[in-house]
Amino acid sequence: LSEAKESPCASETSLPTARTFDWMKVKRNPPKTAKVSELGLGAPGGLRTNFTTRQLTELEKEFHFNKYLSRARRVEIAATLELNETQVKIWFQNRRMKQKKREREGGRVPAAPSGCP
Amino acid sequence: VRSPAEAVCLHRHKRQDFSRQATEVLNEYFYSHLNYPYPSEEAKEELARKGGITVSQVSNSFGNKRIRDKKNMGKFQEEATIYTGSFGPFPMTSTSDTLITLQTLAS
DNA sequence: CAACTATGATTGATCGGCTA
DNA sequence: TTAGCCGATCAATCATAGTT
Repeated sequence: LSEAKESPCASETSLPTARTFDWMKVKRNPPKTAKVSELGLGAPGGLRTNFTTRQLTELEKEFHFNKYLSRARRVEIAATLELNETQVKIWFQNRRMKQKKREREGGRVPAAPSGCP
Repeated sequence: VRSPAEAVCLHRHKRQDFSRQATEVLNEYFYSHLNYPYPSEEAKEELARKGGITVSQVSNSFGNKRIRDKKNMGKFQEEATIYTGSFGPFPMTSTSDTLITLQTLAS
């Protein structure tokens, strides 16, 4: 679905200097954040959305209530926070991964989560 | 959003450079697998142990390095082949751990 | 001391594989 | 066949430590 087709050499050129491997050619498709009919408006396709503090706070709150969202709940939250259902879905997806990661190797003694005045 | 006091609240992290040994281990693996710098989970765990860092840090390091190296399209990066100790084209079968015994060369 | 650079971490979003 | 999830990764950015 992407990948700059095999142009010249497959993996390595040959010289030990300035070789180009396949992993260096990897290119990601730009984010299609623009939902249906963003007809010339705010939603500039190809940009990493910056969530507001309000949105993050609400999403976080919901996450502590439910790790997984039902279709209905997702629609509800997306509407409330003015986000696509996909963005909400992906946020939860990433949030669950983040949680898992912390549970796994987060058992360290980071520091005293001192309050922030 | 440049406010150290407040920023620490949201994006807290007192970035600390890795130990010389951690950097040594990470660079050695990266440059000796330049043709495919994607360590397996097991390899990451070993790198983490040898470097005295977490697996996540190993992942972050490789992720950042791959992207940043790509950006500089092997400017002088590959020149760091000095970490591999070997030269010329190498196979590097990711399976056979070529993890050298970290020699703390206290220069 | 300011300006610039190197680097660790964070995160919205993508890719490919798997499963209900 | 398809949508959601997982796991890994990308890519852009933040904030800081180290240089110049």
